[in-house]
Amino acid sequence: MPDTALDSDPHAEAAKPTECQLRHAIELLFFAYRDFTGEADAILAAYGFGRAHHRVIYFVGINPGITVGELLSILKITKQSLSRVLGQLIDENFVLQGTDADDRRRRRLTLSDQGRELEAKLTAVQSARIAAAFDLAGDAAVTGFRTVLRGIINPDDRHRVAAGDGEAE
Amino acid sequence: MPDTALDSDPHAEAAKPTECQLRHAIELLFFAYRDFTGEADAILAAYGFGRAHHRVIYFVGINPGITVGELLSILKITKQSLSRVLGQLIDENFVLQGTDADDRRRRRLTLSDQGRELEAKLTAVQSARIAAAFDLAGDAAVTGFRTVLRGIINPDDRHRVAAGDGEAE
DNA sequence: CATATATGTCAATAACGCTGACTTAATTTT
DNA sequence: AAAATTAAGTCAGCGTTATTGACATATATG
Repeated sequence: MPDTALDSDPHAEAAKPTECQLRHAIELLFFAYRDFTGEADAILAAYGFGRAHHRVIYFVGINPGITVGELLSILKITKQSLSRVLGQLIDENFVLQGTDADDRRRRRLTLSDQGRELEAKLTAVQSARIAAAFDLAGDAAVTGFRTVLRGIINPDDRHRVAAGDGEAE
Repeated sequence: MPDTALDSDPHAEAAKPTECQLRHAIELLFFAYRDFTGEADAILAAYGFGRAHHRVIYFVGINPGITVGELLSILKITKQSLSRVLGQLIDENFVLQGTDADDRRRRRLTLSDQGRELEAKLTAVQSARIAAAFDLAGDAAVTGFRTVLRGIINPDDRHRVAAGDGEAE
């Protein structure tokens, strides 16, 4: 039973993509990521923040109590790079620092009310864009979108995003 | 006939995504884009170039004879930002400058042999990553991936990437 | 000739990442 | 208890990518 372009079996092996199709995917990623981050960048600019602040706010938001070290391993940047950004967010009261009860070397990071508010605003614009694209594309397309993006991520980091349909965690 | 999660009709309307599913998509985009650009960034660093040089090389490569103004409208950066990067690429003989025959104000940009070689190397690593993800995901998923990413792009810029299956142009 | 367009340039500024060297505090190992 | 390791923070300097604003040059168009 040979595969065809109309075969919708999600476990089918893909036909070998042409160079043109691969270039198309490269361009889709470039333009989609640029526009995906564009609106949030504009909101951040009003606060004097940039994309790096957003990433910290986002990952502290979904991982309340995360330590500095864990944040570094998610973001894959240096301690010194994070320091500037995180320091500003703490100084301006978007992120709160606590101390771990068991290991007092560890700082536990959480969002302040102000931080949660900004996080919600940023996630709202990005979610709205994605929700619109999902609605236009349909459920089957959404599943494919997730499967391919997950396959692009380094295997070592795939555990950072839920498998399957995004319901887990 | 109500939609279900198993409905594979590509024209079906999507069920309203949950906040959790939308956050999952945000994270997929973040990690996938980071890893998608990571290998190319490492190659570029060996040449003393950065991601901005890559974008110029890529879009001059697929649009031989593109003008400076057209490049600016694709990249959506300022003339001054492009100038430094493009100037370096011209100085180091990766990009060639010609003059338009009809309008001698316009510079027609093309890749030199050296530029084509670097472009091929960069596109090769990115294509390999995408091809592997495509192969793992199957044809149906690939179609969904393209549809959703296209929907994320600002409507005004969707014309810059081919519709459908990536065969067009 | 006047104006608009395409490109290029100078100067200053900022966000974000890097390396290297070091400190402090707390925990773990020996 | 001393030594080593770990978590976090800091200081200094550097490079890339992007910004704004002002201005220059060549060419085309009305």
